[in-house]
Amino acid sequence: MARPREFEYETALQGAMDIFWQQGYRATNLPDLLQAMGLTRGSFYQAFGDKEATYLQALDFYDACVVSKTVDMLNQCNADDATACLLPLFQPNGKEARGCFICNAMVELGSENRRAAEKANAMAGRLRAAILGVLTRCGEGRGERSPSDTADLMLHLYFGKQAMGKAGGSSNDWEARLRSLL
Amino acid sequence: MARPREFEYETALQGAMDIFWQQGYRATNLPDLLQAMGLTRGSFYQAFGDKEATYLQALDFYDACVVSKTVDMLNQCNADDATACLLPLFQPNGKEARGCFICNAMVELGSENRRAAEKANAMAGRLRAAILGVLTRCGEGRGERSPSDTADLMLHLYFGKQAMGKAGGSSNDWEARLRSLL
DNA sequence: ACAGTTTAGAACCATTCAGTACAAAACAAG
DNA sequence: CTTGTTTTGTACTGAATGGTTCTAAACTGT
Repeated sequence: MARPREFEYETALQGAMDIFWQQGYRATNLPDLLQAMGLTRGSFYQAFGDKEATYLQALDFYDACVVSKTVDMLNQCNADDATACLLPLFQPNGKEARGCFICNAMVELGSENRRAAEKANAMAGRLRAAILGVLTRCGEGRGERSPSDTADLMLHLYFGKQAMGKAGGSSNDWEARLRSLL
Repeated sequence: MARPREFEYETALQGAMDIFWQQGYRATNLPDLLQAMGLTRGSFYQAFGDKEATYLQALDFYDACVVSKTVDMLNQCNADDATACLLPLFQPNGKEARGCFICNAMVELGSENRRAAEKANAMAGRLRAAILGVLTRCGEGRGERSPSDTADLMLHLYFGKQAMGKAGGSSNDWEARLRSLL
């Protein structure tokens, strides 16, 4: 019994995720954010609260979409070659400039916004668990190093690549390197 | 034949480095910056130009102080145990919240400020070269992996740890992990 | 048709932003 | 002491910031 909203919540949220992902939290001002979301101020503040709340929701949306997709990919991966399963995490995709939203959030807000840090850590934990799953399914426990340690190495390499990639300073040929440590 | 300045340039620059390192570029406003540098606006704009120029100079100062110190440490390290030489790079120092200025600059400005990205990449290159020096001096070329690839792995692990550490989500016991891949 | 809600969009708000202008102060050279 | 030059700190500026308010429109249930 009221006027229906003219925008789709998820579409707007995806726009928020895109712009925050690409520009970061502080570098995204309200006009940027509103344009990316396709909203005007009235609708935005009523539906999303404020900029910070929207950023936190964008992190959740990243979790639900991007992280979940990556986790699925890892879970469905062929269980005979860990290198081949994990290599996609290190493959250039042409979007290095925006990096990884988790990594961006950790670096920009990790030390000052506890909730953002918690969300980022939770997503990193999901990635780590999926990597660990690949390693155990591929029988990577045989060497001297525990699969858990190997998963930590992989996760840190991944975030290192995402961070360095934003400045264009990360190398590209990861297959040999990954294979050498699996 | 003029009034001498009352502040020391290097001291002020170190203050700028500290605050930019801790808070990042955008999150540091001019009052923050001026207080950290111990200057008022007049002196600041005359001596340092503007905020961006000061940030770039702060990166250079980080290179000249922090990076150089780390590189020296690696260069002077005992040439018989690569793990022991590189472990300090991964040791907690109680200042995880500020992370690594190089990593912070890469993630915050790498994709939008070419000069900041170049400086960050140059510093990362210096770290990589020093790591590579440790590896070759310690005879790490024997395995199947080239020292160059191992240096890249180490560098990416380092930046990954710095990024994750800002959100408090990086694990701590690196000795076994490093030893397992050297 | 009407009443009751919620939307959308623009006008508006105080605050903060980076940067400038300027006048007083502090020195050195003569 | 005077002159010339630079530093310093305050006052100021216009633009941009995130956020609020208000009006009119759009819709639903009765």
